[in-house]
Amino acid sequence: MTSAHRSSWQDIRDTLQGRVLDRTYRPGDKLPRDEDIAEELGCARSTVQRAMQDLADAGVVERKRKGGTHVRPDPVTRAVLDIPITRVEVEAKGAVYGYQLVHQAREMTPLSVAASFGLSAPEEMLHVEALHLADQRAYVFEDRWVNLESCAEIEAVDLTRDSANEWLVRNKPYSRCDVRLYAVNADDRIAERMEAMPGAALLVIERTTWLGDVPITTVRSVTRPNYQLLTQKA
Amino acid sequence: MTSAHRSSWQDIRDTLQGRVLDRTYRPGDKLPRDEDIAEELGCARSTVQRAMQDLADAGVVERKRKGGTHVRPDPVTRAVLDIPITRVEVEAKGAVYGYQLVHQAREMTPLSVAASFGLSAPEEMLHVEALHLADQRAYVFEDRWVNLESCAEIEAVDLTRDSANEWLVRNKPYSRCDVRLYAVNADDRIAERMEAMPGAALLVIERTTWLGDVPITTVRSVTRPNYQLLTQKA
DNA sequence: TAGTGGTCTAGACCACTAA
DNA sequence: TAGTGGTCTAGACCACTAA
Repeated sequence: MTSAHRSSWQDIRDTLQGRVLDRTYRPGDKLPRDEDIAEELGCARSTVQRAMQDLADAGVVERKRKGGTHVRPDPVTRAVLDIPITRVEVEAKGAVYGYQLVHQAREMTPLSVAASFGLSAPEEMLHVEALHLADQRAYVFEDRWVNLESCAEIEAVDLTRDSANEWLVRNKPYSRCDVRLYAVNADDRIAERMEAMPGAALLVIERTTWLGDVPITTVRSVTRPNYQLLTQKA
Repeated sequence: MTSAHRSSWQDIRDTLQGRVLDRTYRPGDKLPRDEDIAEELGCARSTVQRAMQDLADAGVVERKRKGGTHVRPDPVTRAVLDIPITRVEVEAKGAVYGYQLVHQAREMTPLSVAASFGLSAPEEMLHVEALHLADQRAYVFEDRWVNLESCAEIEAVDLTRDSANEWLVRNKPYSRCDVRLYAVNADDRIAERMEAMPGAALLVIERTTWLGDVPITTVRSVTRPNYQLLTQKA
């Protein structure tokens, strides 16, 4: 008790989560109705609802109309990753950001790229390869395809100065983004660019974005050796 | 217009997000006050508040008291990963789950493990290595350390039958979980276990959990070749 | 079909912070 | 210190779904 405030929804959430943690409510157990909890804890039902919504979002409980609220029997670890613009990420580490355009051309998409967009046939798109640097050293190698039907304006942009990453983020908001994470062995070309040993294990972050049903861009970001992706908090 | 319902907070959110997408509100722009938006769109202020909360959670806008609501100038890609129990993950793919205990012993933690927990000195913990299988083939190799001060009961569990993963999830809820993702080259030992080529690039998922300030477990899950981690949706 | 969660409203008061 | 977002309340009605 730090004060005489009314209970906030966060107090209610903490109380309920505490009961899950100390096993008053066990995995699979049914919790009382929101209304009963509200009465017990002396707050409005909508305050309990707000707290429960948060616990449900966090994967702690599951709620169903008429079925009630249950402690999740198979808890999942829910990790939230924030992937910023590469420049911002580098600067946040206190390093000097650098950028080099490696390749830019209209090309037919390989099948893998068409597949990321859910297209059945290859299409001509803008293919851009670029290297992001932190303190003069390779940080991320970006292999990107941009849909010219939705982003025709990008052909007028000088990509030797501004990265496609930056331009797209500022000019092409998206409504959907799929992310895919995996590991690859550096081939000779990547190894040279990334100052890595050939065969080194590198983390790849692949992102594909759409506005509505219209593809915008897909990008394969190969990170430097020993790169790690961290989550915020639970 | 599909019906004559009152506007829901999701309608309001979609309307506002639409204005961000079509650049009525541009990156950095200030939006009207909640109250004015409520009046314009014909709903209660709390409905706008609910919609705005969702947009702020999604990283679309930033809100500050007195400062108002602004479209985020540096949008981040926010990815949500659900990491289930390995058995559940394998079964969800329609494969048959299998499990083998490889090693179990009390040992002093290496420095890297002590560091994960924020400990300054090594401590004796339970070290468990196990292999998870999907359709008889290696799926995830799990290298785990369990804090015996918080999880003494685990020494009474027959880990040749039930995986530590499963037992902990069901018996040791946590309040904090750090996740770390990176790539490694398979060493000879891992390569043999994972049926991979030595040097193959493998994705590693490292998780460390606490209850309050008390460490529970840290686990390094080395995934099989070509494993991919996907997000839900944006 | 009855019970439970989901949402909306109007009004009040509070908490933070830009000016 | 005034303006804006954050939250609570009480009551109403709705939407889903287990029984």
